[in-house]
Amino acid sequence: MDVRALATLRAVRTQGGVTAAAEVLHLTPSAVSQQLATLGREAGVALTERVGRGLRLTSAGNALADAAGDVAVAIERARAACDVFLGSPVGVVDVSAFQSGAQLLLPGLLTRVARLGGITVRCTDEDVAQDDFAALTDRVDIVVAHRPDGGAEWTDAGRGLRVVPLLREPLDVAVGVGHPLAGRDDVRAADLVDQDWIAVREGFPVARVLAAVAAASGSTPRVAHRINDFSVAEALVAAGHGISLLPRHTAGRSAGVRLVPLTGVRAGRRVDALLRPDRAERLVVRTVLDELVALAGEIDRG
Amino acid sequence: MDVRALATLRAVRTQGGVTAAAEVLHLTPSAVSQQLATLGREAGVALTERVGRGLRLTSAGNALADAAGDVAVAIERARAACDVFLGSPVGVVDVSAFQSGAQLLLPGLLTRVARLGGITVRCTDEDVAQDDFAALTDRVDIVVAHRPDGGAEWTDAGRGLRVVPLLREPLDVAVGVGHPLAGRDDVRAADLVDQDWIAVREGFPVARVLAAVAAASGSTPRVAHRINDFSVAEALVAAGHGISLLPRHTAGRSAGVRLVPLTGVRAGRRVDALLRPDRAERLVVRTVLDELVALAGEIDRG
DNA sequence: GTCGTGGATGTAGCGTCGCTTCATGGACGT
DNA sequence: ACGTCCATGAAGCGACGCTACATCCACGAC
Repeated sequence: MDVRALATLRAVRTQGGVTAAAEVLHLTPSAVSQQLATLGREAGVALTERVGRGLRLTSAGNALADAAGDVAVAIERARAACDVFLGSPVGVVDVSAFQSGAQLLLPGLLTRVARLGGITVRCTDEDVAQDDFAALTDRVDIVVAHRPDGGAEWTDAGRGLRVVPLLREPLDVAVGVGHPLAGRDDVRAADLVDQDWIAVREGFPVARVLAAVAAASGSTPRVAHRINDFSVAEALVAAGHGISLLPRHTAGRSAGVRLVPLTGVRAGRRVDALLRPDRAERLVVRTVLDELVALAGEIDRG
Repeated sequence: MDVRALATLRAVRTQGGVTAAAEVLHLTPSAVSQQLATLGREAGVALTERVGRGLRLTSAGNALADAAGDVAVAIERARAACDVFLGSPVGVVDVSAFQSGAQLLLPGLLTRVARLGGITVRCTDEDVAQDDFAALTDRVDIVVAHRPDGGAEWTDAGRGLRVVPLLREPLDVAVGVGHPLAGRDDVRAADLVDQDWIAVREGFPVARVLAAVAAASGSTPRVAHRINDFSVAEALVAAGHGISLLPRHTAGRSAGVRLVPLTGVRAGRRVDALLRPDRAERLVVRTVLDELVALAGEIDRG
């Protein structure tokens, strides 16, 4: 029962295939395949079964992968047990965030962590669909993700995902300064029919919020553009090419845009930190996470 | 954080040294030493410190060894997770027992387990002092041990020892058929002053029971011989060389001996099964243990 | 139908890592 | 002071797991 092989099995499940697993493990598909073979030989039962040109875990494979999660946690706990004797935690933590979250949180996080000394934070910005956030936890330690407030939870492919709430951000209606609604203190769903919308791509986190807002006024939104990057969307709004739903703390920095609060409908997004349970045991990771939570709390309050 | 190195660290703690650990792990002391060195390098802190010509774990080493126990458990759980898909458990289980316990339990255990099919039980008889029973759990899967009833618990050197009670056996006074007490239905402590005793060696499980019995009559026992093997002791009793305290179910088989119950003092021994927690996760081990418990229950009742 | 692609799996070969063997150096007891 | 016990270092060897390459199968395109 090699621990590395157990980790490989988990990766095959979460990534959905040998090649993808090999990717996150920095191995060749052949190595992954060989590890699965030897593991299955040891176990005495088939752990995987072919389906089409890919494969999936058998029930035995799933059971073993579940147990493998606990093994990984136990090992990281062991490492952490040493680290407490090592003074303040030291090391490198990989953080991934979607663009607007990165813009909102990463600068502050880096300065906060820099004050502690000895911890290196490596940032990546990732733009993925709602269902793909969890898979990122195989690549980095902390994933900053967002989802519609009140919407679906995170899809966790048997990973025991740790979800740490960071903040809730209202979604305001962004209009150009020349727009008829620009002077309003607030707007209702009914005020928003017959507008050109700048929305995000289908399947991406706040896509469904717009549909919900429109549904409140009994209409379907007219989508002129699909732009995932909020700052690009904001530029389009400023230029008068449509209106958009933008997060309050992140958007509204450019002069040509007004953010008008939306009343009568609950529109917002939740920003969460996602971690794989074994990674969550690492002391450096916990430290960085604590800073992230504290920072988000400050933003959330004021 | 190699799992084998973690297991080695645990063995060094429980066995109290590099050489002894190497023994139970079937390695050379050099290999153990090298594993500790690399583990300490990874951990970044010293895990061991020299004391005299041996060594002991530092506090960091102890913390890591504790965590290593959980790692071992998690891994065995993973193995067990596969075994449930494998039909009835198969494999080999090593059992160790002290002589009289072995005589009482092992024959029945072997026939019971043989009925299940596919499980090989390897038996060993071990005669060790009270404090050394726990250390045997590094060598075999199940240790059948005994201790004075009401006496000290098992000394567990940070091993998280699993203790499974098997049975309680009263200690009777064994006398030769020609002895004045042979006709009695029971005896009291006061009847036993000024007798030649056949006791067990100092530090061995039921040694203190005799002292307790004597104390009840306000005297100190006169020990003529120190014999650890109860059947040898019984032969001496039969030949009239003294009297002894012998377990009721185990002794009294030879014609020249009478077992007379002792009243007014609570004299007995408890027989327990001792397991290392990781070993206790193995499905075969659990199966054999269940049979052992059932068998002991039968003996205890009738 | 054929062809091309994507993905999993075998085989050969090589590097690396951990073991054993042997030698060294302290610490304790006689 | 010597011998013994125990942990540790250096050299060498074997084994294991990886990469690279080839093969095979399933699916989709034309």
